[in-house]
Amino acid sequence: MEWSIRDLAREYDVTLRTIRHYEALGLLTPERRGQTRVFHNRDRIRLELVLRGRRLGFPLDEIARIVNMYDDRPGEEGQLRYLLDQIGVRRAELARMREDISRTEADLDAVEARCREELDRLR
Amino acid sequence: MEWSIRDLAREYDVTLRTIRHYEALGLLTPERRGQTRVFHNRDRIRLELVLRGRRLGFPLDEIARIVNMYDDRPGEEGQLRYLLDQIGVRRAELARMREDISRTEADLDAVEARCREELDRLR
DNA sequence: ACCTACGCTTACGTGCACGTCAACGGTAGT
DNA sequence: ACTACCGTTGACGTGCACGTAAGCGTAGGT
Repeated sequence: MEWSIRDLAREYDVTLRTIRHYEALGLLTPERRGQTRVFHNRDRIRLELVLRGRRLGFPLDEIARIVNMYDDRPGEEGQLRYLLDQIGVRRAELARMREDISRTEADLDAVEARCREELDRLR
Repeated sequence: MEWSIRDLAREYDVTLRTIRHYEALGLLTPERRGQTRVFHNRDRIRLELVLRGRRLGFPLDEIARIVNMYDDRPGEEGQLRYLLDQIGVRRAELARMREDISRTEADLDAVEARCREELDRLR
């Protein structure tokens, strides 16, 4: 259950540079066998999270914080409260995106309708 | 029914620079009274579309194409077909985002649950 | 022995979306 | 006349997310 940097790059359709960049930002923490990076399942899961965050337009440093939520065992009450707060913030952002998506889809519906109309008229 | 650049900036919480930038990219086409920009309802609608696209993480040049779909009277059949095709592409992207959002929400649920558990244990 | 494919680091370059001056002009109030 | 606030056009700067070499080492196939 080990993967080279190239394996991951191929599977998730990203460049080697991107993966190295993510490691530099602490998003991935591959094992080092000599100089060579060796990736485990943990890294694949993390990479998937990162790519999802990226598709949703989150900056990488925010993604880093989110991703680290999964790992961190905060322990302290203040941190836990902060974490719950952050979760709320993310939820709000996601909810807003959902609305934006719905509105945009509605707009696309309208454009498509006019488009088909016009296309019919051409016959 | 006219607005200054500052009016728009205030209402939509963007900078003047941003609005000028959007004009430079053809996203907004304010009237020019002398040198001064005068915005009409059309520009407000466009700005809302742009900001929505921005929140969804679309690059501005893509947004430009989408926004111009609403205005263009393509007429020609080839263009109409292309337009319908593009609409399909956007829809696919939006659908994917929806899935990403759902998955992310589910993840947040899990983190939140663990978080509350931990918080309870502290008492 | 040599090529091919893989891996590494260091470091400068790039595209996008603006930010941030600088330098200027018009208008309205005191 | 002076100040304050609105507007304008360059044009260089910035932060992010990588792209793109340069230069190097290693391991396997012919």
